[in-house]
Amino acid sequence: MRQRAAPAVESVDRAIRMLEVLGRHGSGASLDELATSLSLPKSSLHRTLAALRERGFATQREDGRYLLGPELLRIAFDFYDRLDVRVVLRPTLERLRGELNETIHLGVLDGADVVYVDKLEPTQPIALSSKVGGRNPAHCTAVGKALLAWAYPTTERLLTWAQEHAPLARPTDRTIDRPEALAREMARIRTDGFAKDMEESEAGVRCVAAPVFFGADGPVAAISISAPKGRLPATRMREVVDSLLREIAATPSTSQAAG
Amino acid sequence: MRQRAAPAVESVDRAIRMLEVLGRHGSGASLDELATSLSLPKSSLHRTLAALRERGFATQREDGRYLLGPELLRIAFDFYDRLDVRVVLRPTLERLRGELNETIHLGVLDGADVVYVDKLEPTQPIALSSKVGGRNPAHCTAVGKALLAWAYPTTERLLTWAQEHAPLARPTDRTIDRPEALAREMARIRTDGFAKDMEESEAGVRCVAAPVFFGADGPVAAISISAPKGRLPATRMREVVDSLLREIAATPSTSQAAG
DNA sequence: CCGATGCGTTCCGCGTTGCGGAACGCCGTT
DNA sequence: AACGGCGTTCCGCAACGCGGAACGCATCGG
Repeated sequence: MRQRAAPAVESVDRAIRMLEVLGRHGSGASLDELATSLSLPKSSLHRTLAALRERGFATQREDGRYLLGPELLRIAFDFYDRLDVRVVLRPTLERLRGELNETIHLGVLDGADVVYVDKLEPTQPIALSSKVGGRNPAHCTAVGKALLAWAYPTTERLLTWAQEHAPLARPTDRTIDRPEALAREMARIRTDGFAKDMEESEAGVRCVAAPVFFGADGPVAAISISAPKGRLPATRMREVVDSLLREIAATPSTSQAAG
Repeated sequence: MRQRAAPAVESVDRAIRMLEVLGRHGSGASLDELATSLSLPKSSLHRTLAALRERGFATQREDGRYLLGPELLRIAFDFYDRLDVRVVLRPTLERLRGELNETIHLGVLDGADVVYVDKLEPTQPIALSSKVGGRNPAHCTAVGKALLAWAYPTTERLLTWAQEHAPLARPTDRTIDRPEALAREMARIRTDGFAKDMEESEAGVRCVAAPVFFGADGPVAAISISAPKGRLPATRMREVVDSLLREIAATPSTSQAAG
């Protein structure tokens, strides 16, 4: 972490740094531990911790150790539930369409399916039948695979998912429907950071997709770019993936969660 | 919410109130909305929001609206993962044993089972075979039922759980193993706020249990009190439940999550 | 075309409020 | 009885946060 300019409000900045340290201690941190790890005098810590305690952002065990408070968790879980990905990611989708002029989808996972929650069409004519609110089997679309890869981040968990939703549909002869092959594909996707769909869902259509995180472990949504095969040869595909990953990284608040 | 004394650190207190409001707006809040709902001048809000943004506790969409930031979510989810319920609840368990002098268990849910993560024995001699690390089917123990009732808070979801783990074991002839009866029992438990085990797991043994929350939707653990039937007649059972609920309520950070 | 409106943002002087060194009180230990 | 380690309290200094007012930039409507 690089040197930081003077914070806008020093006391708030300190409070946040305290919360970060408290979050790393599942069984509480002592005042002294906080003092050394933050290089702050105990009296200052004590005062700020009192403010955090008043609002339930910190609690204190009877032996004195401080813990992160339930109110912070409540706010975070609550917000995560009502987070409107569509509203938050709209600008990113629009930038992508401006850059690439292709069809952009935003999807979330629902059981064995992807549900499309937003869609932007390119200016050039294109026939893609998908609709906002529409569904597709997750394992044969780029959006779905991008979501599955991180929602079920181990081979074992993915195989369980596949088993629960067997048999997997096979809309084209390029669809990856064998669980073991799918698991290998997922591992590759996690390594690369994005998913491809090489006519696995619809003949003649290729897509690339990448997940969007929001501080939590699992992805909240994935963004894809779809185009007829002819407009997405290997070279352009690489450029499109670069744009996609760059735009997601540039979107505030989509940082990948720590392992 | 009653009138609050002067906060220990005003700027920190304000920052937290801002986070609380931001958490309620899944698609962002404008500066003006924050200003009116917090009765603060825009310039003050702006300054504090800048501090929050610097640490990722808030973000701003390109149209100006402010959102809760990913860093707050990250810290909360992270802490939730590593929260050591055993350490946090030890003092509560000890107070309960001091008050009641009976066997106290702390358990968490793992699939169809409860796993005991802590246990305190009374001074009076008693033969209870349970061990820390040991397991029991969830549906026939008080700890398990207290956890199930809130982990699967609707009849529908409970029936799904029951179906996945069918057939349910029936260690005594008082065990509730019919899914529909179990679902009714869960509804009753949610209404009462605690669970009973009337020799449903072991003949001659009664228990009462209540869940412990920590800001999240689901319970993180449940605490139970077990005793031979003869020491837990209806009248004492009521007193014991009162002690249990009172001690849990008195434990910092175990507030029930908002629906 | 230009004034009105509604945003977020910046400025700046006042004085309140947060700051931290030092001292305190309460344990267990030696 | 003296010690060390802990959270807590005190208090004087001045830094820092405060908020009213002004700004810049859109969009809208006459």
